Amino acid sequence: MNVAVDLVALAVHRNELNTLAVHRSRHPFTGHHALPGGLVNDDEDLPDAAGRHLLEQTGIRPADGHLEQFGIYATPGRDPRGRVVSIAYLALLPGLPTPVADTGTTTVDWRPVRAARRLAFDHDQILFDGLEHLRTRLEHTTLATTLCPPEFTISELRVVYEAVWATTLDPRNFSRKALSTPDLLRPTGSCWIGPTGGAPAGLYTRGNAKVLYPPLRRPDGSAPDAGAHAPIAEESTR
Amino acid sequence: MNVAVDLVALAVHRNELNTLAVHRSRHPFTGHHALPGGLVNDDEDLPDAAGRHLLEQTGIRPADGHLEQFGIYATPGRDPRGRVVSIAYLALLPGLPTPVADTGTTTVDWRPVRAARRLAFDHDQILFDGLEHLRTRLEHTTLATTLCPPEFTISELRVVYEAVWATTLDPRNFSRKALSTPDLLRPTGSCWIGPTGGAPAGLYTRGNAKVLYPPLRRPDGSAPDAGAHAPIAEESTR
DNA sequence: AAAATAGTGTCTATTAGACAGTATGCC
DNA sequence: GGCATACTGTCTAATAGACACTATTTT
Repeated sequence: MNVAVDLVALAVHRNELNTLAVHRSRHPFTGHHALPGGLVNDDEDLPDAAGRHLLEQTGIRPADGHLEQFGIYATPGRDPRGRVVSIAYLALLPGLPTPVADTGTTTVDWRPVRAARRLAFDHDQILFDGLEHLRTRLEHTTLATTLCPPEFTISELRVVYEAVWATTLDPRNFSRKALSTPDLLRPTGSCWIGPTGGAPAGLYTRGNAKVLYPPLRRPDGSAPDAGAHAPIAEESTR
Repeated sequence: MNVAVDLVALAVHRNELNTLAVHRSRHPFTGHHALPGGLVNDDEDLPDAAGRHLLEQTGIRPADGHLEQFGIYATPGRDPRGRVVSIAYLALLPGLPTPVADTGTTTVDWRPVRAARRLAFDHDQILFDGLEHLRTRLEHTTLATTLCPPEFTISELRVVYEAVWATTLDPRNFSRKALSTPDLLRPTGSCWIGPTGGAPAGLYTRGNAKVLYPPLRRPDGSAPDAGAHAPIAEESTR
């Protein structure tokens, strides 16, 4: 049985969440876009395989970002070439998308997740699930900082939340929450002044905190749903 | 590459959480205990494979319970016979453990999770992760009801929480929380009187609610940890 | 009566969320 | 001055957790 990894690679750029998609030049789904990914080697661990395919296909090395497994896709028939069990990874990349290196064989580019539609295979579903996973993780963890550059302001962190949750947050309450979480932010001492004026904003680096406790809830709009569970049933393998 | 499923099958019995373990009669790890599970057929979906192995090895049909995928174990070398990617499932079974059918080839029995140690392969880790997954899920979902019989009292539901979290909860506050969650419980009208006296307790069946919102937090003791994440790193594939 | 259990009522500390207000920068 | 941004302070409603209290059963 073939085992593959697929990557939902995300970065926030100009207040918007973007994802990496490769343009397929081969059968099947020629001409469609797809998530980066590919088969796992016999002696290769899964995170290594995910990092390797990301590097090979996009020139991005995940070392600065965060790689996290979030789902499995194994329905027989999901790949017309044969049975493939695919392990889905979320790759969170800091700040501006690293310029994509065109490695010759594949063309890859960043596109707003809102505009990512009709991907090959079941990748629409994988992207959707990955986003939903991220949305929930942002409530309980400090993962949002991995979508920020090494030094960032509280506003930048807030923009990450707003982009992922597709909502707006009160800047004042968000400031307080960020500053009151122990070891979430470490002040660098320097400041940054935006192009549109306003008071200088403190610059911070990531602290060691991994967990947000109490969590930061997303506003009512986006549904805090735990996924349906049928009596017999399963999930995240649709 | 071989793809397998492994099951952390759980039930609450006499205020204690129990898990299913099969006694291995073959190489490798002969004589050790292991989690139920086995290879996935070429044309078989993962939840089907999980249900099939549970039925074959324990005689328990998961139809009355709940099956949910929670992790992947794929480190090269985790099985001495060759590369195996294992998908881990949680099986939550209602009420008293169904008597285990000895199917001849394997011996299987229930044992308290506290006493489950030194399992074959990396099954200690899988069991640990599965329990941790369940503990977190109980905070945010109504899954605890799937560990109760079809009709149950609020006390029985509380005992499930106490067994999984290895803690004690205030019965009065728990009652209020359970009763105030919309469509968590449906009164059957009948009552049940325990062997040790006390007022009659209402009997309920599961409602349609899947999500606990706001969540039911576990007391400070058990760590609400989101799992470490290294800069490069990964998780749930250790 | 004593002990155990079920469930309600009440109080307090904490938190989320709304928003006024102040300070600092650009145009 | 006018406007945008950063951040602090304050108020209110909701919630978690502690625990008194009543009711109902067995022993």
